[in-house]
Amino acid sequence: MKIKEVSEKFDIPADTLRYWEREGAIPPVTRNAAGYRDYDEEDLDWISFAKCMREAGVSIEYLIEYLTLFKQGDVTLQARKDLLHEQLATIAQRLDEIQHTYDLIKEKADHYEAYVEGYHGKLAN
Amino acid sequence: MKIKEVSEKFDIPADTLRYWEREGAIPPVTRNAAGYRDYDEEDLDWISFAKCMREAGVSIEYLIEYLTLFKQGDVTLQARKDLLHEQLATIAQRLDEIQHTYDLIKEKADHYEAYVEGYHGKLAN
DNA sequence: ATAAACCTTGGAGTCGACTCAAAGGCAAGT
DNA sequence: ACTTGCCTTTGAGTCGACTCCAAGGTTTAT
Repeated sequence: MKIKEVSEKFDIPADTLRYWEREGAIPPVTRNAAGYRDYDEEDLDWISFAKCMREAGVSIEYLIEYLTLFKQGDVTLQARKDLLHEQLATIAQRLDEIQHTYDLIKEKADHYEAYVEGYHGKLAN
Repeated sequence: MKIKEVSEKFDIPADTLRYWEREGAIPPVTRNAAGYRDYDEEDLDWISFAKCMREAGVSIEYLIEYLTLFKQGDVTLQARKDLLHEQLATIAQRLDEIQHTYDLIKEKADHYEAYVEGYHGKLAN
C-alpha cells in the first residue's frame, strides 16, 4: 500500500506519516525496489496505533519512547506495560476533565436555550 | 486578588493569565491604583471558564470569538448559543475518540498484564 | 516518448500557545 | 533608606507538531 492510499485510508497527511516515521514514532516502513514506502499490515497497525494515541493527546515523544522499548524486545515487556499504564492514567484524567467541561458547557448552553439573559457569571463555579 | 494568588489558585502561570487577557480570550481584568491586576469574582469566573475550555482542547481563537460576541451584549445571545452548541459537538466527539483510545490501550495493557509476549500486532485492529 | 501524477529526501517555514527577558515601577519588612 | 519580591509592558524566544518547498527519481496513461 503506497503512502497516498494510507493517507486517504486513515485521513492523515502523507507529510505527517513521513514525519512520524522520521521521528521514530512508528518503525521504518517497508520499501519497494524504487525506494517507495509500501506499507504492510504491521506498518498499518502502527499507523493505527499512533493515530489513536495522537488523537487522545499522547505526545510524539511518548510514542518514540514506546517504540524504542519495543525494538529492544521482550526484555522491556515490563517497562512497556508500565508506560501503557502511565498513559492510561493520563488519558483517564483527560477524559474526566473533558467530561467536566462538557457538562459545564451543556449547562451554559441550556441557559441560553431557555433564553435567560446575562448568564455568564453562573457558569464558572 | 493579585495575579500570583490567582496563578496559584488555578495552577496557571501568571504569564499565561496575562497572555489570555492580551489576546482577548478573557475580558480586561480590574486594576488597582498602581495599575496592578486585581481580579474580582467575575474575572475569576472567566479564568475558570477559560481554563476548563482550554483543558478540553478548545482553542484560544474560539474563546476570543465567544468573548467578542459576549461584549456585544444580548443581541448575540443566539450566536453565542450556537457557538456553544458547536463546541459541545466537537467536545463530544473528542470524548468519544479518547474513550476509544482508552479502551484500546486498556486492552493492550491487559495483554501485557497477562504476560503474553509479542502482542503489538494485536492492538491496532 | 512525453506529460501527469506519483514518490523520494533534506531542510526550511508555519502555527498555536505559551514562556522568558529586560527595564522599570510599587510595596512590605528591617 | 534599602533590599526583596511582586507587579507592569513590550517584544522576542521556544516548543511540539506539523506543513511546505525544491530538486530530482519513478510510474502510468495517452
